[in-house]
Amino acid sequence: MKPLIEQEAVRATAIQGALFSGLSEDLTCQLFAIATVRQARMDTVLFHQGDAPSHLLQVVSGLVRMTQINAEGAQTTLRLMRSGDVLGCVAAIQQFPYPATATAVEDSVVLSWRAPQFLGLLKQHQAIMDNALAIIGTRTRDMVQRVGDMAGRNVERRVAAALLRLVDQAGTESEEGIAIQFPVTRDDLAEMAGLTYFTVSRTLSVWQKQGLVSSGRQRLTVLDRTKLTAIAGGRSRRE
Amino acid sequence: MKPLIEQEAVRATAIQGALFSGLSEDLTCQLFAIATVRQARMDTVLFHQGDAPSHLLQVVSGLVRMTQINAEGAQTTLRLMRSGDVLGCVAAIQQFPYPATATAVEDSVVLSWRAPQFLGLLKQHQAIMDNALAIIGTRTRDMVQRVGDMAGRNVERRVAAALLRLVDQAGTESEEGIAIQFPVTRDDLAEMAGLTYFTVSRTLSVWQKQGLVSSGRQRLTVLDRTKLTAIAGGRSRRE
DNA sequence: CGTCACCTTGATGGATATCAAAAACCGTGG
DNA sequence: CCACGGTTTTTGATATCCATCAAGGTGACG
Repeated sequence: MKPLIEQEAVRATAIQGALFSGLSEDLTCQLFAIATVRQARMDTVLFHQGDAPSHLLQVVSGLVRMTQINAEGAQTTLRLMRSGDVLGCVAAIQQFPYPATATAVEDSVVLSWRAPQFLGLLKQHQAIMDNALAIIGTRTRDMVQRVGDMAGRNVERRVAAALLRLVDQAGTESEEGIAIQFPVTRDDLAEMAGLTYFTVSRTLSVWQKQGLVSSGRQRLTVLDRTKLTAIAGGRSRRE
Repeated sequence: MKPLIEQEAVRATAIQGALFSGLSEDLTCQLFAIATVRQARMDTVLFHQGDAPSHLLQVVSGLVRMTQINAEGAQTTLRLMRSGDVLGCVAAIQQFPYPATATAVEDSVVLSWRAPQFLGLLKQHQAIMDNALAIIGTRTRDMVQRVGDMAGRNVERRVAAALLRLVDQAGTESEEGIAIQFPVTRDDLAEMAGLTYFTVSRTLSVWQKQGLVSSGRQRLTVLDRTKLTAIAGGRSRRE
């Protein structure tokens, strides 16, 4: 386990998240004051799909995966969340069960607010409300986009789109290309694209030969983002 | 074309929508005052995917379909919206291009707010903000749910789920069953389920023989909602 | 160096898209 | 009232694509 995180360091990172965006010094303090810091080792579940939304979380460091299991029992990875991202936002505000399960993909630190306390502050301060609205709005756009994309039947496109999403949500630029900072198995990608890992593996093999990606065991680097974007359908996923 | 709608009648219907929920008499008036009433004949496009979000709309009467075209050129019907539903909410508030196209499926009446004016009022009144947040939150939950469902590969489930959504969004209960109030082609359902209309047709044929639905040309009635729900995966789609 | 997890590749089958054509349905106009 | 044309729906034949099954390879780590 990592050493205990400094309160100050957490704060410095946390207030860069969208939830704190544009808040007054005073309000920032208030919001931070009612949060607790929680550490989650790799593979820890932060909350389960279907649970009552007792908390709202913000990732401070590390990486958290949101997965959903549907009626068929198929698991989908909805998205990955990293520093600054807010989890359980809709659920906490609307008091609906969490629609997905949040799991730490690597050792992570999160800020945690109890739903009632958070809601109290939310109702009192327009500025926080603004931020919440922005966060949820962005989430909605994301999901609408995905519903449209999922309708596509072309496999290459789906994989490319999933890979680009992955890169946006957890990638790090370097000279060679964009590397993904945590262990990605073929299975993970398959879940994101709604395919089997056999198909993903085959697709990646082809791309590797073409020099679009470089992949090894639990490791993945995008070498040619432009071409991948073209395969995914031309539009860039970046906002 | 229908005769001109009475202002009063529009108002009476409109204020039952989620956007007006719980507003004071005074605020209701203010909000209504800056809206304009617009009539849209069947097949009129209210706004196009990709357009700048100049307006926020609320359906007063009739029915509006939201469709999205993805990179592959495949069209998806995201949802149908009827009296009280708000369109273009996220787009207008966040000033992002409309993610989908809104088309009147039947002659409809909508309230229309210019985005800047609406935003002005939104920023001033917590109550409207609350409503907007609730509307967007609900929309998000819906979409998250759908992303999960789309991952399923079982066709019967997809069709059943699409049909139930349709029924929830545009169905009318009667003695026999739940009828869908406007012309539904197989193609429409196919778009909602992400399948071809051939497949949908075959599926419906089977169900018709089993007495689950009754369908004809552009007409569809659900006779046994329970069984359909079971096929869709057990969970009811109602909130 | 052996075990385990992950990855690759091949072979196969099944499900659904696609293509094709005919049937049912509806409104229209003779 | 009936014949006609267009649209929607059904049904069948075929092809394609991907999931599934199977087997072997590869790398990491004790």
